[in-house]
Amino acid sequence: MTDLPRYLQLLWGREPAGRRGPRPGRTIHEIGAAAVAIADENGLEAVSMKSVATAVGFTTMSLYRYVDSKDELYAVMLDVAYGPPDLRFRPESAWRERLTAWARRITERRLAHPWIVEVPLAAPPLSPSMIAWMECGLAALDDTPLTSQQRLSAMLAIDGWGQNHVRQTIQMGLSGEIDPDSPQGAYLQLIGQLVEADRFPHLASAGPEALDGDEAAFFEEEFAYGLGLLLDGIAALIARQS
Amino acid sequence: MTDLPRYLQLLWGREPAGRRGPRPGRTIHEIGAAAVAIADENGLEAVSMKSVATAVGFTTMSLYRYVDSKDELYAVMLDVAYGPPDLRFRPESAWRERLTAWARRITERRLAHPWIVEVPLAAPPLSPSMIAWMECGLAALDDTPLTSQQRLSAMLAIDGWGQNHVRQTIQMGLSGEIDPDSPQGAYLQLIGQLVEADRFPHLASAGPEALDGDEAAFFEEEFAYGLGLLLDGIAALIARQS
DNA sequence: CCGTTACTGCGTAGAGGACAAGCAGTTGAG
DNA sequence: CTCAACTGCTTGTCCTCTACGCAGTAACGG
Repeated sequence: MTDLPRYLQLLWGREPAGRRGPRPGRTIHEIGAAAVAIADENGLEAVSMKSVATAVGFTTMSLYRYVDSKDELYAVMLDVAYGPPDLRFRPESAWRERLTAWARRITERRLAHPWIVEVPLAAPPLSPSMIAWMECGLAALDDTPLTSQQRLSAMLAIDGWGQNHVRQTIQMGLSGEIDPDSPQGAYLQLIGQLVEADRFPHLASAGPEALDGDEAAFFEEEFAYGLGLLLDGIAALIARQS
Repeated sequence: MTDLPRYLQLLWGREPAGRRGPRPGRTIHEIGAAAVAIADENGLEAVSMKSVATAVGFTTMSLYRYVDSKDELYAVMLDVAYGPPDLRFRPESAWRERLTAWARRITERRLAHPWIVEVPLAAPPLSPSMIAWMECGLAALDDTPLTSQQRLSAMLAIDGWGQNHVRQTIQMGLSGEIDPDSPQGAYLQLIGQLVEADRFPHLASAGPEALDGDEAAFFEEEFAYGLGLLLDGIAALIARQS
């Protein structure tokens, strides 16, 4: 019986009944929200113990009453930033429609807080919201003949791919936000400079083509395409299995 | 015409012909190799400017002659750790076989240096090895009727999923390496503690089942399963397109 | 052949980060 | 009431990345 780290007890509301000392001045959710606000405004690297503490009206060290390390603070931030899934599946809906809705919803959350995809994590988060999202994703596959483990893997595959898609798009400067310092397409320009057509024929032909369309639409197109790949794969598996 | 950052010039061997001062005492590859060795032995967090510098016989600040920031050092580390792809496709091989081989090979590299998947990167790396791996992955799709952009997306989807699979497996302590500090399955034990069957029925049934089999085989099974999903998706797309 | 010049690696030093440890005040339990 | 637990605060340590100025070296231009 491993006992839970403090921040998880707090997040799940599992506090022992008899409390002795003074009431805590803040909740972890307030702390998490403050950290999220800082990250939203000034980026993840602006989140330090000090900055978060002063934001909630604490000194640096007081934060450690709620969170044992910065990694745990990150976990709390993720829980607050994702929030609980607001998603109800109509009972007559099929798995493909459900899973699509789920993937889009969780991707919206990531795009709303782009730093999410660059949070360094030592372990998959066990916070309430994250667990709820997982549960929700599994529920989307309810009407399939897949085993529990197959459903889990399928969901994790979609989730992992989606997270990576958001990250890559942001990294290449193609996410909605325009950064005046690095002009859009600068990255692809660099590629063009390095990738001589004779040594890397495939990349050379794919590079410019990728930039052809509208950049705002780029994310959406690629998202739909990649998700389609995954879903078709799941469909093939289901067809083989039933 | 954006000009390249120094570390990229060095990695690609693009130095101006006429060099004035004394020859550099080390190459970036030596520096990268030293950093990789440190990360392999003591983890990524042990890689600091100081530790790498002393490893190659420099003082801390001398490293900045080769690399302008730590992020660039990370990029060099990735280039060295992945290395160039040692992969030749037989001309008669089909795309599915090729892509499978490619995915396995690049995953091997990641498992050989598990810290790879937790390197924080601001942009997709443009180093020679990385570019070569991309090119190689695209070449695997040579005999398909897909457009260049579709091939690129398909490859990135597989790559992104694979990277995430490695990361998640390591995070849950299920990668080959046994860490005596955190007993295997501790993570899943925690899940079991939090996920009450009534609130999260799907997760509750998937959790224990996932741990049933041999842990060493877990990675391989899941890898094959997820890769199969992606490949089936690509196959479906090809079938629809031809 | 000799200055000039670009380039090398080194030493100092500073700002900011995550925490460890000990302290005074507050609240509930016995 | 008394005690013990719990609060948030203060102080201080160690480590990180990196800006800046330095002395020596090797090639280039004359």
